[in-house]
Amino acid sequence: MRGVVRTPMTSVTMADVGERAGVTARTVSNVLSGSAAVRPETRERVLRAVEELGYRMNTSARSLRTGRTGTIGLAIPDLGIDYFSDLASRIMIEAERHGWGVVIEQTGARRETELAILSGARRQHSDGLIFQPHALGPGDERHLAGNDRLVILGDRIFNGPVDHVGMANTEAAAMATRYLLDRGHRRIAVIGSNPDVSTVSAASLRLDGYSRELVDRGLPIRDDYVVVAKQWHLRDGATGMAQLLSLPEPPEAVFCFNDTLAFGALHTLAARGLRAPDDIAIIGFDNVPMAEFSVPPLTTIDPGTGQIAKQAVDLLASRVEGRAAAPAELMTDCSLVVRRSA
Amino acid sequence: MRGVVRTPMTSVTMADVGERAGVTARTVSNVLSGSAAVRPETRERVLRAVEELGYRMNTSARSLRTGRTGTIGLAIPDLGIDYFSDLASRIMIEAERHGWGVVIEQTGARRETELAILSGARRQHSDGLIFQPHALGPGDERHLAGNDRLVILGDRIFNGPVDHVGMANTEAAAMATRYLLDRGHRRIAVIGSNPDVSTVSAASLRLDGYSRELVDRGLPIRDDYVVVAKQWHLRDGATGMAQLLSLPEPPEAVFCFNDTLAFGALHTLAARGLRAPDDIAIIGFDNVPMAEFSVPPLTTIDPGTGQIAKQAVDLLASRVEGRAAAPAELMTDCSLVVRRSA
DNA sequence: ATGGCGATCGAAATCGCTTTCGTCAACTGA
DNA sequence: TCAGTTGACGAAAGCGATTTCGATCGCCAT
Repeated sequence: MRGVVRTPMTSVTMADVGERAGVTARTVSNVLSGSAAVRPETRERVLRAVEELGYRMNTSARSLRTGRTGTIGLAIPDLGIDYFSDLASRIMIEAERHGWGVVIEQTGARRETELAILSGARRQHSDGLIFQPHALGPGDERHLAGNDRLVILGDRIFNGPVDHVGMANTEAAAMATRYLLDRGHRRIAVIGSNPDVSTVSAASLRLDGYSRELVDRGLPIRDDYVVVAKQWHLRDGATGMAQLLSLPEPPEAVFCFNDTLAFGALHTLAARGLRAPDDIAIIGFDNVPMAEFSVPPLTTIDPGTGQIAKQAVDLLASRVEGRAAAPAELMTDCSLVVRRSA
Repeated sequence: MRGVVRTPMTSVTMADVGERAGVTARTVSNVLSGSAAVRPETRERVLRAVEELGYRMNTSARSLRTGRTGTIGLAIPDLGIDYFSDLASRIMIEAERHGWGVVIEQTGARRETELAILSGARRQHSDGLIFQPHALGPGDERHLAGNDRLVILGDRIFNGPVDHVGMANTEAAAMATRYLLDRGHRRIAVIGSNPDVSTVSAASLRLDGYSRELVDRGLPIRDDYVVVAKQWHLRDGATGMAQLLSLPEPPEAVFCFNDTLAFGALHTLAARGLRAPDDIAIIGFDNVPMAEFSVPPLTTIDPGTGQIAKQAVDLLASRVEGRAAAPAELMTDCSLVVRRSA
């Protein structure tokens, strides 16, 4: 009963399987998809033929016929940022529950690439797209043309009718700032500002929340406390922190716009022999898995990443299946996770 | 069972475009793929029609016809492990140079899932597969049947004729251990052993390198210094370190089988008020981006991740394009990266 | 016996694109 | 001027699966 290992040079088709089983491709299809009744005995013969011939269905043909590909696209800036790899991982797990595979595209946060994604020029062998833009902004609505079955993540850059799941950036940033203020800090800096992106981007919104809270307390917003970091990578956090430390009057606390920046900041602090929160308090944003294990463990904002992943995929699913009404605008709940760094 | 409403595929076809431009699909195809000469004037008309109709090519049809899908699969245990997200990111960049998209599958290091990957049961709309197995091992060769165009990463689990790019696990582990020994440490522990996996897995090979070096110096291999960690996640590193610290005679140095485990270990150390390398030295394996920025920065083994990504994709490309000879067996160079943790 | 009705399964028509084969006209060389 | 090339493009045959018609076979009630 040991099957001879044979690599089919020329692909074997459903008709081939059918021929060997003494039926037509129609029946093979029914057996494989379970879409219609087949006599148990026939089913058995077909499955045996499949086994013996090492048959594998040609998904291109199936997709052409059915109009469904079984995969969705996920376009994110950079897998190298903890938040995005975490998000991608969760989205892939959710997608699997819908029987979808996920093809990931890294945009590198480049406007060119993001436009290419929307234009479908890169790859559109998919049933839908989950897209976290970064360099696009209001005014780019026209590039949405032809993109139904699209869910936008993160920045609510478009006013157009698109499904969107986002987070309460401003509120959450205010929450983080308030926490710092409540702990008695007055000289509070931020790392992660980016003047290049739109006013509705996470960078701008989080800066808004920070500013609002400071103004509410009658505190000044010092230019030298708002450090620009366009990439939100580890190194940017490290250099940003170094920049703050070189100030004549360094801050008492730093709000990093994502955890990755915070880890970079923590690194620089430690390298200078300083400690968080004793010398300078650090708070992050994202609550990535590493946040629980950093040295010191990072106090941060949890944006509900799991919720985002689930909502995004479910939303896309209902859109694909046509049982979606008006474009949805979902917002996850953010919460503060207090650990040791602040 | 009629009355089932199918989603209207209001797709524009090449023929539609052709009609509007006054040519046939043949010419539209030529314009779009640039595979044959087309009069500039005609080309212009076609492109205009494409624009006006918002035409997007149906990639399923193209794939069915050409036999190429333009995507490759990447099966890895877990995107949540820094090494794999780093590797995936690099592979995606390499793949793009070949015009490939990448669909990622997380196996969760589960044998069931890994077998499903090889059987093609999950998804096989791809021109090839890059696969890092974890739970498979020698004896599973038969599951390779029908998988040409496959590149195995990491553990050399198969003896069968498959392309493989790996690293010098044993040598590198010996290198790490030797470094610790040369620094004067004698009581050296490891975190990351896994008795469940095959003897050619990274876990076993790295343990071999460690053991060999100890034996060479006439040192004993203590069972209580070999801590099992089947997942290689942050938490496993943390609990592993806690386990070592609770020993009557804790080690002076710990070799973690990957960086993620090392970060977990560093966390536990810090939480107990201990420091690396002063109290206990820590060395990792992988040299992930975070290693440079951890507290303290991690001394680790660089397995040449970029090289692995490039070699894997190039190898797959040559296999797909048929210009591949015998199965290749590639090995990247590992190197020690000395930072502060050891 | 006859007609009706499921349960099965065959024949053949797509799905949208690429590509071979051929046609027609314009262009070349002698 | 004419056969031979070459360039540009139409007609039509697939690629391999799904799926709409039917056709066939039992089996049961009329």
